[in-house]
Amino acid sequence: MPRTYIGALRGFDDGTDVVIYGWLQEARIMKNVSFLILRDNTGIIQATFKNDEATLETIKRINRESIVKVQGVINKKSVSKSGIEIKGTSVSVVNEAEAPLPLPVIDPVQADLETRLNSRFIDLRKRNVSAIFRIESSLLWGIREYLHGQNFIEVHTPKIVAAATEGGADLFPVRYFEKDAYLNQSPQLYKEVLMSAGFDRVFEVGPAFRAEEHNTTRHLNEFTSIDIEMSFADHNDAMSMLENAIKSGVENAIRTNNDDFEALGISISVPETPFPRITYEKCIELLSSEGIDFKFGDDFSPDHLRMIGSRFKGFYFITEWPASVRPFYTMPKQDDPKLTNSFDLQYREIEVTSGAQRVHDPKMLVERFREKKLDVKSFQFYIDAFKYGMPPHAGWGLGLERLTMILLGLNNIRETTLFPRDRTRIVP
RNA sequence: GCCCCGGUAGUGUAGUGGCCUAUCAUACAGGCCUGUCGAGCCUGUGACAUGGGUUCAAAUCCCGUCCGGGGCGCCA
Repeated sequence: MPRTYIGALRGFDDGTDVVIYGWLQEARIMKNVSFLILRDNTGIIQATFKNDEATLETIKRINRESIVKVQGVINKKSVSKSGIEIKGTSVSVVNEAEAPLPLPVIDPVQADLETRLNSRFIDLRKRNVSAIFRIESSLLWGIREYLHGQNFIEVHTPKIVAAATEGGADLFPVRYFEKDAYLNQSPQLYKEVLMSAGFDRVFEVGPAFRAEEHNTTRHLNEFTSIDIEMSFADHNDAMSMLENAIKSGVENAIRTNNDDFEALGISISVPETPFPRITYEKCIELLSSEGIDFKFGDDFSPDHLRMIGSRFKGFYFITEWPASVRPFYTMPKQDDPKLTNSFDLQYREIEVTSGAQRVHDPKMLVERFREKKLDVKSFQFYIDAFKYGMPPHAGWGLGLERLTMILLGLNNIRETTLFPRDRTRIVP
């Protein structure tokens, strides 16, 4: 007999014979009858057994979280709370679990995040933990769908590279045979080169590596970056692409992940577009109206951003950042080159996306390299792409884990990462 | 990189110098219970991160080490 998913049982008639496989979440053994609570990826079901001697012996020996096979008959007139159960005819252990568990799956005690991450495979068995990753998947799917609809193609650029993207951030060195190489911190240079190649619109979903020794609840040393680059476009085009992509992601999650939001005990709504925009200089005014002295050319601290963010319901763009705090490839503002055609997408104090119109004139690019005191030679492959017909272009990079974190109201980015890499953690 | 904080059974905790052969919950083991559903009841097993020091006396105070949490900087 083929396996039936637990979530599909309601679709069958009362009295149907079925075989189900699952993790034994709990066994409640009474004098005359036993209840086995089984869980698979699709749901939870109770199987009941009359306590004949052989069955009782089997059931007593099964540890929690063992994989078991139950054969039985669907009972839709059950007095159980769910109204449906399996009247078991046979039960067997497919693969035994050791006891006690390193981490409780259903106990009321809440394990620390560190303990949970050390036994992540068990942690993820919890409905409210796996829900995060189902929603994350749906968010990404909705974003992909939108970008495909806008004629973007999905690309994959190298993660082992010879040179830094922006010169600033710390890179993880790797040995590449007889050469020194690094793990890429961003696909920035490659996606721009693809604009010169004529692809017009590309996006990439992939890992980005930062060797920064940060120690916060919103940083990872390896995270998933959703990057786009589009030709014959400016920062405004990129911003509207971003808000619509996020909207599409949220819509998709709301449409398909009802049970997961329920498991998390939250509900979210589709953000209204367009997202509000505030310039960097307006932010300074805002801060100074609150008595905060802020120097033009500095970056905002989390406290500043909390203050600015309190003026907005959810997402908001901060635009026209000074050139001093943006990377070399950022296009200066035409009538005021101290500023740039750049933006960050913020959600309260959290930066979710960073983007801009890019410099496309090779002479201006080289000039910007000099200003930032970067070695032109190590970026030669990149600069070459600008010499032979580079269209004007713009793009952004969106942190998937951060997006999921802020949408779900979670307080630690490790919650939205299956196996997070942080300052000290590389296992599991 | 800088600053603050913490490590007690499988898990989560109580404990601030003697009342600690260390509290409670849950897990685990055994038993009881005619349908449970956060099952209930009884019994039992199980821990002071590590090395040194102070003291008549250390889970508790001091120092080192290891491990972890948080904030800042930087960024997605």
